[in-house]
Amino acid sequence: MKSLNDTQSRILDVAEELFSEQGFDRISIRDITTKAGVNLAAINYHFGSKEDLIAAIFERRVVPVNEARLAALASAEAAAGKKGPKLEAILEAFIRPAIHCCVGKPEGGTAFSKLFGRCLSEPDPAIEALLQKQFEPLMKRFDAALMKALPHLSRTDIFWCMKFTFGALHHWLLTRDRFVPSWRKDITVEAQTQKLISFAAAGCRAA
Amino acid sequence: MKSLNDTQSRILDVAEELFSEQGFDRISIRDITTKAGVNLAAINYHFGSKEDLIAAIFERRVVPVNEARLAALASAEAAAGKKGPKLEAILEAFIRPAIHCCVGKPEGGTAFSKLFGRCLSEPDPAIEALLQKQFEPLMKRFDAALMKALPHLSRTDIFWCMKFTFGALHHWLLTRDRFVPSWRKDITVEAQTQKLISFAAAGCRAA
DNA sequence: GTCTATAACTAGATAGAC
DNA sequence: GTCTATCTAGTTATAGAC
Repeated sequence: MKSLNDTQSRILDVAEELFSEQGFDRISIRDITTKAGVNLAAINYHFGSKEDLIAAIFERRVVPVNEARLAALASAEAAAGKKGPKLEAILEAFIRPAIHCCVGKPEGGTAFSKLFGRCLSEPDPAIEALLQKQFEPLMKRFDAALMKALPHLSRTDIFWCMKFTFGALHHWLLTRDRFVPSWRKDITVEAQTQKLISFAAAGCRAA
Repeated sequence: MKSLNDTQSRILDVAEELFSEQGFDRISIRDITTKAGVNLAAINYHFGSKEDLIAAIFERRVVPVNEARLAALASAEAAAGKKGPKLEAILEAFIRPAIHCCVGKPEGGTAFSKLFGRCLSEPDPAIEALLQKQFEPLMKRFDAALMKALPHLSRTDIFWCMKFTFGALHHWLLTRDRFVPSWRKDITVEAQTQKLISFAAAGCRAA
């Protein structure tokens, strides 16, 4: 995705919303082009196919989130000096940008958490490749930071801790608005973020 | 699902496998009936529709897992006496049956972890209702046990801890065979199970 | 670049014979 | 209960006019 014209970003916005609400298979390119007010042929013209459109939606959100994660980690490292940032700061650099993307929403993004969850369980090889490309270098970078903060842990331990943390984060994003009894909504997103960070930090330390 | 005849369970087995590998939308009822060696009309005859088939697959796995969870919790409570089981035992009762279903596999079940992940991110109302029905009473039961083991925590805290734990468990099951560099495969399922239990226990205690 | 029209196809579902 | 044949509706994708 280079620069997007108006038609392209309108398609992406509408498709993200509809896919999030109803799933990939229940939404046709007709649904998307109709709601976006563009021509039926526009998706194939601009993106190639429905699957390529899904990949484009995914990439549009994930790339900036992962850039923000790396930037947050870098600035935490700059602030902490030679001995490296502490565990909570590293986890926060990982967790907060994703939450900000999915919840903070100045313009959309809420829908994306469901869509991301679906991409994780989607066996489409193109999505799989995209995930690999976007997350492998990121994970390497965070693993390295964590090894410094938790020198008593092995690489394997750190790997699994990150997997568990990632899972907790994304399941929360995925089900934030579902399976939550009303009496438990009495807690802000920020408080939930803090809870997740301390949950993950304690879990990592226990390994 | 009452009792299943041979055709019905053959359909369920094949459908579970194919849906797990390729997703709901890429697999047609033709694919399933062909591979199962049954007639094209059999799915509609026995299950009603493709969506009902998905629900039946889901139910066939989830019901026994959740029964096993309740049984494990009950026996942990019986063993622990009046003061109730400790945190790790409760979490183990929750975690181990799911892992056993998805990994232990005497006859299938491996495929199910991907399928379950997809059901969680699937916005189909029938699946949503099924999840609600299967998990709401289960969660109530585990919440009660956890409140006894962690009396300093509020109901809200316990709720979020369980959400994080659930997420870590299911993300692990979902990506167990993906995004794992070969050098990190040097750890048994049992060891990973233990790691997850201690990760979650430490996280809960930190809340 | 954008649209209309349609090609080429596949899907889930079912009626009715066996 | 099981099968064949077929219906209807929906899909993605594209050729060609504007």
